[in-house]
Amino acid sequence: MTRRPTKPSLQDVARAAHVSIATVSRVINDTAPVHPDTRDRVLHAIERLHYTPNLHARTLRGGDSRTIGMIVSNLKNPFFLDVYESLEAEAHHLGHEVVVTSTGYDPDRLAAAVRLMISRRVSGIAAIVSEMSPAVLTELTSSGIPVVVHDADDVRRDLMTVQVDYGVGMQQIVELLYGFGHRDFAFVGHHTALASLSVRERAFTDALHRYGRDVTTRIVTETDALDGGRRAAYALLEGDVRPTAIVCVNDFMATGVMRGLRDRGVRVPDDISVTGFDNVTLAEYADPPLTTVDIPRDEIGRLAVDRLLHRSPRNRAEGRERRIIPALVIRNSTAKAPTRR
Amino acid sequence: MTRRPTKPSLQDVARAAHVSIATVSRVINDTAPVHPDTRDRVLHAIERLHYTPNLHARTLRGGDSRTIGMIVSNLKNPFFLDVYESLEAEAHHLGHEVVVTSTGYDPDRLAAAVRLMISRRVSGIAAIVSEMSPAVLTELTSSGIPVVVHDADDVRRDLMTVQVDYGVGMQQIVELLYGFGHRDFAFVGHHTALASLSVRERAFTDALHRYGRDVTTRIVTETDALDGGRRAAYALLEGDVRPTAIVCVNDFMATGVMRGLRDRGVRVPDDISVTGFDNVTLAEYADPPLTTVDIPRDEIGRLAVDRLLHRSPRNRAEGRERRIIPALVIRNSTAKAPTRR
DNA sequence: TTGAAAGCGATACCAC
DNA sequence: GTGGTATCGCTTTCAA
Repeated sequence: MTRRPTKPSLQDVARAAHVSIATVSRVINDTAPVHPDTRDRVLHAIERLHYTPNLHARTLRGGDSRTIGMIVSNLKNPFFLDVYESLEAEAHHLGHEVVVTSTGYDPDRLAAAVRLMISRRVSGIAAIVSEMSPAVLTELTSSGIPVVVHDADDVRRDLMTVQVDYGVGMQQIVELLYGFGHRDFAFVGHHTALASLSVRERAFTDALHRYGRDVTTRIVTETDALDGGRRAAYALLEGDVRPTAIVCVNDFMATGVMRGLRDRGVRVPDDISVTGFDNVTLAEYADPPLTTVDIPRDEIGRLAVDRLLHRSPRNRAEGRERRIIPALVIRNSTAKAPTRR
Repeated sequence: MTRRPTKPSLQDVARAAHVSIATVSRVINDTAPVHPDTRDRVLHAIERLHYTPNLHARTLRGGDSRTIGMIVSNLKNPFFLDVYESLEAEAHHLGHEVVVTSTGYDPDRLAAAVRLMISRRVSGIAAIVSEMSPAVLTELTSSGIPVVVHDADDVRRDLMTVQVDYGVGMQQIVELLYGFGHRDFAFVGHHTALASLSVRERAFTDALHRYGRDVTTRIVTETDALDGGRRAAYALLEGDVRPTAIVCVNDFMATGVMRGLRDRGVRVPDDISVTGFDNVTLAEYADPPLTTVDIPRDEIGRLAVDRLLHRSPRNRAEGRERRIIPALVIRNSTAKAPTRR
């Protein structure tokens, strides 16, 4: 009774209820009037047989899987998880399912993920990744499936995007730090298999260059993880010029950085100021609470789904690109620079 | 050129390569010898048309989706994410994909997730949830799909499980704390929509009852999140009997608890000791680093997949249940109890 | 080595 | 209101 080799199909239900499969289908989808008695018989048969519709058959027939594929770089980073949750909520709201995949910043895994999504005939693909390569981008756009990207280096004309103005965010951070008297900076970024600079890193260097030549910068890249941040901190403390301000690519790594500094007896923010990016919940729970830039993750997820499913920007002028302006959140991980030795 | 209404099928490729669809299928799956020239023509056609196989058709035909469905309670809790990653790694290793869903401890969402997995005709379901209800359990087992559960309250005979001996883990924590002189305990658990006690909570009370009547306990439940832990801490500090030791259901909430205590000027571990459970990375990065019990998440994921896919315990005696013994990890969030007032 | 055709499960159109 | 059937894209005999 427990082990049935194959699951019951419409055919089985039809036989059990002494009706045609067409009628069963009508009952299930409520797509046409069915006699109450017939309807009851069918419902009972469904119950009795534990019938569950085969989604593959349905999709094959209908052509639409009512599923959205989401590809992110690193699910362990709370940022992506938050975007995922908002995206899923919005998708469910519109009667769609979501399938996620994490690539670990690996372009090969990204390519595989894209192909899998296409094979699944998803109704749309949201690529929230930073390791996007031109080749994969081409594969995506030529798939005929609606695609929306976030964080992509190479933003092309034929692409829908949900972009965050990282320039403004970094600008605010640098201003705050510079205003506090910091002149020796460091940036902690994360590895990407691609040679190109990450969007956030470029935003940082651009912002810094806007200030005079009296600043120093050092850039360290590590894995996007707590221990990556910790190692980055170790590395920075070993350099000749010790930074007084460490700007991190995101809150996740910043949390690791602060731990690394604590390990070495460095006080935050008294000795060194640290900033994050994203304003994930973790940032508030770090010790000290992290100064960061708030990125509205829920808006990213929501907008992505809307672009994918509606495809009908009510406002033509709004276009295919949607830009989000982030806001600075000042907490206790930043302070005036210690007097220079 | 970008918008093609329907994706190319085997039929299209066949036409383009001037062969039959059977031949194309053979080329794709390397299932029978094909003349090199023919093979080349087909390959070129595939390339030219951007052909991507339709997974739904394939599954419909073959009956097996080569996908494992994983259902967890709360993806935001790093514990589940770690299990997911190990499960996915093992599944990929065996040529399967993984689809996850998070239920947020909601039995309704669990039921919906189960039905969706069944509709997807997954090759196996791993239910790493604590809100399992008898009804859903029945739906699962009668689906004919291999199922493995973890953390289930109601463990039934006809179920494969990957169980962790939470009793031993909690026992070790209580021993440590009691040995430190703590007599006033508190337990911070998380909400579950079901009335039944969670496995970990019961393990805690059992362990505590093994000691004399000279202990007090108080139990608080909150949402499984950082801010849930924080609120729990607030609540505990407002009680008549202030605990000197707070045992948390997991590291995630413990991290929030410590933040809550800090907010109120309570020092950990000098004033109050705090313990977690799981030994997720976050526990080590908390301040102070958290005393906890190590649960081998990667083993849980790996074992789950093995049970699901192999279904052939090489050792019959090993049976359908696999028990994991956890180990205590002592860090700095625990210390001797302050002298009693 | 290749092709024709059956059939997986569901939907929808066309008769009755 | 109900039944018959073509069809979606693919794998797999069975013939040639």
